[in-house]
Amino acid sequence: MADKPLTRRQEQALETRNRIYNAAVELMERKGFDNITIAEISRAAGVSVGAFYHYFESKNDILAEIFRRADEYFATEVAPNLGEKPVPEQILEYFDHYARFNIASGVEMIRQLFNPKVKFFTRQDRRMLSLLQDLIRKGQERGEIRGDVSPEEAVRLLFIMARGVVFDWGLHEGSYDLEAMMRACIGRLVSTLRP
Amino acid sequence: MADKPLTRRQEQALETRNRIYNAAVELMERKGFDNITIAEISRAAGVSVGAFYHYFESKNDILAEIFRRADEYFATEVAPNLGEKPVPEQILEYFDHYARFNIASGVEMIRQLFNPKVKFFTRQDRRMLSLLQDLIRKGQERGEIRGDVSPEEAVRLLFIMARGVVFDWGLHEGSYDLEAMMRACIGRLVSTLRP
DNA sequence: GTATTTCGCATAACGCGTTCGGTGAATTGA
DNA sequence: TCAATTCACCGAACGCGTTATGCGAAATAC
Repeated sequence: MADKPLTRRQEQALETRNRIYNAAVELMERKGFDNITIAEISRAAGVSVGAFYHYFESKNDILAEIFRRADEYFATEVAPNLGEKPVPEQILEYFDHYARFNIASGVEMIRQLFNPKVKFFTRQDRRMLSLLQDLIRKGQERGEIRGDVSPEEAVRLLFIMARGVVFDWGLHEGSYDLEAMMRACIGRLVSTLRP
Repeated sequence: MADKPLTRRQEQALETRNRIYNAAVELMERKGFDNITIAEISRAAGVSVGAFYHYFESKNDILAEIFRRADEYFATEVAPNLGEKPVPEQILEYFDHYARFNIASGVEMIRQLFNPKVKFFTRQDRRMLSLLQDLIRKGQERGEIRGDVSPEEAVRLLFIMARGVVFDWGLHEGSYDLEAMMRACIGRLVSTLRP
């Protein structure tokens, strides 16, 4: 990924794109995703509707962008700081972060995400998945995780559960402690992965 | 619920409602929920768009209606036939039905459902939930299920997992065996509920 | 039997996400 | 340096879900 020098035009374009993104996020946090329009976002960013669609595929694509940026954070910040506790503990901690990230995003946003048309969940998780997968493999080598389930399967299982929890939390409009519920559910599942 | 005698007008109305519903379901199965319009449904049923909205709150309400009818079936057909196996087995069987019901509905439909704006999941499950709850209570009395988790909690946990599985299945466009996955996931969870 | 109310249904219009054809300025190539 | 091309951006139009308004016939009240 060589950073080619940007032409003036490209710089300008990038700035416009960011203006749109920022306007969208700000409006969204204030009024909720459903209650803002493309026209409104565009107006706030000082561009036309056409410009919005020049930079984003759809309204949902704003959500996707948020996720893309958040995934970056997850990979660079969370991953390196898991420490050297026993792997089952690390898995729990991993999902603590997952829960916190969802809380930070806000229920409003999470509710939008749980629409399978928005296929972040298969894409978005890529790096998170491989991170967790490595963790499990390590646990197996150390004898802290049973060897009779493949790391792929285990990851699959854990994420199915995690998304189930988040979805439920969204259903209940964020009215309970997501972290606690996540810990209880994942904890129970992890216990079946112990030797 | 006394069945009052219907006036001619009410009979006619009920028939119109059913015509709309049937037209919607048929079109849906042929072309998919997203690819049909209210106008199309109305035309097929031989009524106006206004008539559609007279009988259904929204396009999504058609999905809700399907669920309402299916729930009826679940309560009357599935529940009485669980037999007298050990409760952990019965729980597994219960979710076999759950999986099959989702398969029968079709991925297309399931994908629509996983939008928290459509809050069937908290309503729809009511009777299914209490059924399962009773099952678990019975299991506890018999000593087949641990007593250190309340029936409510257990049900909650099981459904979070089950919906997680179904959502995942929808994400992957129904490309794997839902029943098998359901069994694997629920089975693992149930194992933590055994004494 | 007549007046009043209900309600089944139609039609037009609106809002919003999305699409599409166009324009002019920046960039590229000769 | 000047023609050719790209592309950032515009704004009108379209499709579809949904709503607002109205009408006429059936039901009800007197």
